[in-house]
Amino acid sequence: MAEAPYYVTTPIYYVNDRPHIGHCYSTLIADVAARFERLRRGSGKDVFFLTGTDEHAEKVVETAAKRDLSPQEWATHNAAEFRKAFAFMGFSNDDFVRTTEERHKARASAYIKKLMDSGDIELGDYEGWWDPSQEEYLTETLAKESNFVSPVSGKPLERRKEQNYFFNLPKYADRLEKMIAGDEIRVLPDARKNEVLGRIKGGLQRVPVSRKIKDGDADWGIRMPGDPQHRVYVWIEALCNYLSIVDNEFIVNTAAAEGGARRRFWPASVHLMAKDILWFHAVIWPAMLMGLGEKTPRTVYAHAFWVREGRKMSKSLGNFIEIETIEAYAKKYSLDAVRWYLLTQGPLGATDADFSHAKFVEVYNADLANGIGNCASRVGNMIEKYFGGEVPEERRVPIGVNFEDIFPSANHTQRWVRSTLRALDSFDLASAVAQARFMITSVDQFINATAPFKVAKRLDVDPTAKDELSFILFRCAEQIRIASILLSPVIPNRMANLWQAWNCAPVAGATLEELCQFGGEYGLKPGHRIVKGDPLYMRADPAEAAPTV
RNA sequence: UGCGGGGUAGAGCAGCCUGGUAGCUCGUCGGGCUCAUAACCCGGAGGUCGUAGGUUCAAAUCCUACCCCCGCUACCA
Repeated sequence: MAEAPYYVTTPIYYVNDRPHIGHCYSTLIADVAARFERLRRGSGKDVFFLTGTDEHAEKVVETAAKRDLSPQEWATHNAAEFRKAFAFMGFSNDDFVRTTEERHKARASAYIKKLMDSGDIELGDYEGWWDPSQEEYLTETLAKESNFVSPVSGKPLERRKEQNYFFNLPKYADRLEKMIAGDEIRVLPDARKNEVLGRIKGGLQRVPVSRKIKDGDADWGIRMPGDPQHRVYVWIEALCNYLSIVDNEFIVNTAAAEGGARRRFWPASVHLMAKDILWFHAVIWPAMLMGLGEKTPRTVYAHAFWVREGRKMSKSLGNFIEIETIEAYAKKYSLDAVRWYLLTQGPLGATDADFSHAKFVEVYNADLANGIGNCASRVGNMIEKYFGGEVPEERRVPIGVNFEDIFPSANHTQRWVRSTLRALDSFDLASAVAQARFMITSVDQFINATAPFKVAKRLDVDPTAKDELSFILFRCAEQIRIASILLSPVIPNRMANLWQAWNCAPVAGATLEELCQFGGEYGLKPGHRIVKGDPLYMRADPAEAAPTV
């Protein structure tokens, strides 16, 4: 039952930006998905997770000049900032693409050429209102509405006419509509799918894919093949990264190309992004791929935005949550806490989500400190206390009361594991993660219902007490072990701590289902040493102010 | 104007596709427990599910109209 390889991408980020919560969030989702897939397969061999930076914008040239750097130097400097931020977040990307790299440029250029050869890209005239400050054309209506000045900078718009290359998007309208409607290209969440279908029905226009090179322009970007007077529009070029980095048709001599072994990762399993750039990924990119004779991505997932304390984040308000703030939270509450909060409370759906300090502390306490952390603590403690830190043998005894509903057992844990896997198939990460939380709550309920600490008090006088206690605690520990595996893609660090204390780190090479078998080959064994260990997540004081940078 | 999303207990959300006990987290009130990180468990109060119609034995869920908020249309994930 060879599963198809798994390939997840994030957008490549505009290299002029400072890393902020948006970049971290999109990449986190990809990271969690990739970690789940590696776990599911018991190996990372067939999983590929790509992120990177988009570097060829004209603004990069400007900003670099202001800093007395070459564009390449500036891009390199800032790309390193992204790498650093992502390393801090614990992201497990398999590669990091920069669009200024030869391995990307050569192949992107080849794709454009192929589309030119086939006639999907052709030279045409374009006339419109040019906003010099944004370097983009505005639509006629928008130009009129803004009184022919730039809505951003207030500078007057220029009437410009130029020759550009156009991609014949309308040619693919019908095919796109069918594929998206039929989920051959799955656009998620559903709300976004409707939106995209609506827009396609409204009619598609050809897409300008080039920019004329002006005198004095820096040599920045990729030239249109066969026409050095034009360069490839950055957006179009950037999209190509998803394919260029796994492509071996135009092999460039880099170690990362792995001798072409990455070709098998195409088509991408999931392209992840925020809702603002869905159109490019769900419509233009798949159409380009059709033109290239390539398979289209299986899923295109567009999440919504973060807002901060109820207010929209913007540069003018200066309230972006930048990487420094995230680091401050991580320092105070642990990186796991940040990852947990972002993933479980984030805008995975169609509506924006709020990053608020109060909510952060609430979720941290409820889920991590009082939930997972405390539950592991009480079970670890009892095993240490009543069994000298050795996992007891699971003696089958009637425990007197009917607890079937909350009984940690193979049947029950298997159900949760399956729910998790099902949720992952539909890319419902929130639900996937929730399953493990239910398992923890269920252990808490079970402990309260069976009261092992009371049974312990009968140990001296009741010969059956020991078996009863073994029975209860083994089951609690085993269910927590399984939950910890399901939680590890989101909170890898503290789950690793738990595995260390409990001496039960998942064996490399075993699949998720094998690892999660209750009392199975990889389960806790009698005599297995457990120490209670340090608390995983210390309870936070809600009254304390938000950490500052 | 159009297209899309949203309007569900004090707050934040799920449920709506595949009609039939309105669920989750936090807060609040009461009880239990004492193994645990003043944690955990049980129960209560609190909702005319935006408004008005319609379909149906039955609607938060389907249909129609309308109202309000948001996005496409500010910088960005």
